[in-house]
Amino acid sequence: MELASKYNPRAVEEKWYSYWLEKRLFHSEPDQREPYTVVIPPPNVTGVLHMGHMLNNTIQDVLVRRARMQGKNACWVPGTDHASIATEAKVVKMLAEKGIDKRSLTRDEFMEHAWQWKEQYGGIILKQLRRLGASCDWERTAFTMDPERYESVIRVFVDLYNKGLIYRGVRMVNWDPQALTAVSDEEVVYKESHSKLFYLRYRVEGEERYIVVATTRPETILGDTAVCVHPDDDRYQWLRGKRVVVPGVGRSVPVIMDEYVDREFGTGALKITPAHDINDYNLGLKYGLESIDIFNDNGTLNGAVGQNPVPAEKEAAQRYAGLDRFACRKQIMKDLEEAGLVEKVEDYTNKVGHSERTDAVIEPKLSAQWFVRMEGLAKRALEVVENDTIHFHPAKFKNTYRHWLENIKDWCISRQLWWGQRIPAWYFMLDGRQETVVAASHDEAARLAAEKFGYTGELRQDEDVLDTWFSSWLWPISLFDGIRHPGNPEISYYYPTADLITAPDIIFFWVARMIMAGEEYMNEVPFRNVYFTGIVRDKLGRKMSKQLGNSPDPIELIEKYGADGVRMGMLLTAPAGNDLPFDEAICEQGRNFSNKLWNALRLVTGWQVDGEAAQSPANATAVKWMEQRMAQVLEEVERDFGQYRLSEALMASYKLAWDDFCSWYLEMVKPAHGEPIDRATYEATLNLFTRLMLMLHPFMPFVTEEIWHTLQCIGKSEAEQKAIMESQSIMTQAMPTASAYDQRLLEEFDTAREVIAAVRNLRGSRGLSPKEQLAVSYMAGDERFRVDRFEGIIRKLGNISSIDATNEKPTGAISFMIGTTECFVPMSQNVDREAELQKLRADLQYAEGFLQSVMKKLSNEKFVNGAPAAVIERERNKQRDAETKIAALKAQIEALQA
RNA sequence: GGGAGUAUAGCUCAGCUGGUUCAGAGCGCCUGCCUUACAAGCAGGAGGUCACUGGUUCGAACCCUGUUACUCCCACCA
Repeated sequence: MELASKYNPRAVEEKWYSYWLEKRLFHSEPDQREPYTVVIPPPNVTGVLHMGHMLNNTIQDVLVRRARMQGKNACWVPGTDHASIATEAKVVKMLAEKGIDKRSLTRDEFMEHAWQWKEQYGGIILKQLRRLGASCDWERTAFTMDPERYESVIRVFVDLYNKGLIYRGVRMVNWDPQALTAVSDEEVVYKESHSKLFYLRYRVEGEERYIVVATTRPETILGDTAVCVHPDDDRYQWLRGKRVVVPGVGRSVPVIMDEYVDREFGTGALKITPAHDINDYNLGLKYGLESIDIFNDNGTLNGAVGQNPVPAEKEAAQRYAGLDRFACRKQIMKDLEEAGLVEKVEDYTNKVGHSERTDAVIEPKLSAQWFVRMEGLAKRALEVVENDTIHFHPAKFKNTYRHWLENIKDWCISRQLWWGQRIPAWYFMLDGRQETVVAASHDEAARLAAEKFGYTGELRQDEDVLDTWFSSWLWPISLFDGIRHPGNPEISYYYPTADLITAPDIIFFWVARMIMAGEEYMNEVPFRNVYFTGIVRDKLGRKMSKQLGNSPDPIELIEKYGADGVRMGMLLTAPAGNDLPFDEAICEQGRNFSNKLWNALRLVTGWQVDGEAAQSPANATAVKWMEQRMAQVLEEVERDFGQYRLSEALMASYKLAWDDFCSWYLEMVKPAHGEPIDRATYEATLNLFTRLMLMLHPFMPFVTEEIWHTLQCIGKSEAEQKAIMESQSIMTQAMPTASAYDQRLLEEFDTAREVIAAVRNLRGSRGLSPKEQLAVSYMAGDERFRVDRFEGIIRKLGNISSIDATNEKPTGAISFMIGTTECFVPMSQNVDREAELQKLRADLQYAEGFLQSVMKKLSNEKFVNGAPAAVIERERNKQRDAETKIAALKAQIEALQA
């Protein structure tokens, strides 16, 4: 079989992914084995794969594939999130493009469009994940709004309501005027913005004096119902008990005094708009101020002026009715300036809250919403992280987590949308009062109303849906139907899951709340470990975003470098919790590595085998050494995985494959051109290569499967090959495990390697051809210089005719030091004496300096008395070695000078 | 305003309990090589006052003070 000299990922990847699917190798059912469960952080159903997903899912796949090969029953459950705000916004936009206004549709009609949209575009992202090689159990693909999950969410709502953990209340909430819904505190993103600070003049009623108030939002003066100053502020004592007139509006409002005011800010006077600022709202409550809501839900002005309007005021407010809040701001400032009521305008930088999903500027708004009481839930969720029942990687996120949970506020879970789980609360009027019943279905609600209130009339269901996170917090439970059927075989087997891989920005949204739900509904944590990935940035350190256009298309990357190449690129730059500056060039390294492995395969498959030939001692040593080296790296890799240091595990495996196996081992055993290889070495090589593929498989699933299969087929009959192709996969092989290794052999190899490198270096610096054979001798007598076992290998790789011990230095030879042993290469041509002397003198100077620093330590009485014996012994060894080396160098210099 | 983190080679990062893994790795760079697996390659090489400062110690990249610079999170300063 002839193999191309370049590895072609495309054909291979497609072939093996279908093969895995067809053999159902990703599928899991509960059995006797130890479970290893991972639930995917469900991407937005209408989302498209971006680099963050690539990183996140590569890591999950590495862990899942490794666990599977370790004999665990690995189950990676995929799915998507209905993402209510984002998806509804997309559907509304799509409808608008078709000329359909959402408001012209009934709820049912809208939902039909939304489901259609979901069917059409939903799950693209899951298809894309297959290109990456993700070994998810696709048969378990779930959706946060499919019937099982929907019902689970409703049940949990009813249950928490009955436990008194859910309540409805009128609160100041974060209003998204674009999505027309309330959002939770966590969904508000504060962005620095350059705005203006406007200084407005409020006339004191009945006087011609003015008080100046600074504000960033002049349009809200329409809702002003007081002005507030600090009670101890000397500048404003004269205002006590007075009233002032809101500029432009003409409304008379009281001056109140409260310590809340920061005297240093602006003029030390604050205007109070209870309907549109959370602090003002609190002050309004405290002083019984009127609250005037001046905005419509979509952020336009409503023309309201509060109670007892005077005609002039009414007119003033009506002038702005229907204007957008920002247009209104401009207009009001223009009007006030014309009226001479603006003192000054300053540039000002502040943080403005934006909606996470729509990016609209958030408007604080008073409205009736549903909340979850967090106090008790938070306490338990904090405990399990504090006592390390759940481990965070890296651990620093414990601090962030603790801080949030210790300062937690109730969770606003109602959203004024249609796309989502509709809140199962029903209202009805009884004796002029609104009553509420909460139940999983209309029938149940009717029964409750009759039972509790004796009411049998019409019920009206709450129009709102639940926050998306109110369904995703159940994900690890609801995926196994543990809410509807507690204790079922699936939930009992797969829960708790093993590892959660997610980005740190959803630690509050999702991680913390899953822990709460786990504690509340399973009485058990939802996962043992949380691995926080970094955020993928571009190579300039900027976040990837559509606007900047700095986000590469993952699928294009895969086409260019192969899935294995891209996976490796992601992993190499991604230590846990560190942001990774992504540079496409790093995928090239991954692609090159695939190619390197591929070419090693080409080499090995090209070998002729001589079944009769005996294994040379050199080959025997080579095999022995590679075995030891592999055992050593396996130990390292296991340690790295234990600490979730995936980059390091990959790098160690990479070096084992490239440096140790390809550059050293294969070169050691490679037969001369046209010569066959002995069977023992050949089989050992195939075996080592196979194990290497197993080690690399979790990182690079495709190329390793391809190579593994080829290796399996070598020397087999056609029928056997067919059987292998049809029934086997690297995926289900056992991962090699660490074992004891011969440290001494590894050290001897290091010496051999140094000798070979020194000879190669010598050739390079003296312009000697690699083809010219050289003889090497070395000073006998140093215990640590052992080259017997590697002699044949040294000769082969260094193109050396002989390597012998000697008791006196040969004349006319160049020498070099390996440790403290002097080695010689006799030169046929004349040696450049000056150049050699210069080199030797430089070495001597360095050695003497080194000795001096060692002596300084050893002559320090405090050191000799204070340091542990082992450390002192080490220093004495250094001293001896340095002295030997200096003596040798001096002798060499002398010999040259003679 | 509060809290957390980071600073080591041109870049990205290791460096665990202070001492032979002590100044490392990968990439990049430089110099030779198309040597019959691979130029997506081979061989060799150069690169660092461990941010700065003071201290503890026989001994500091590592522990402590302070300074500087970045990053992230939280918070109602209009």
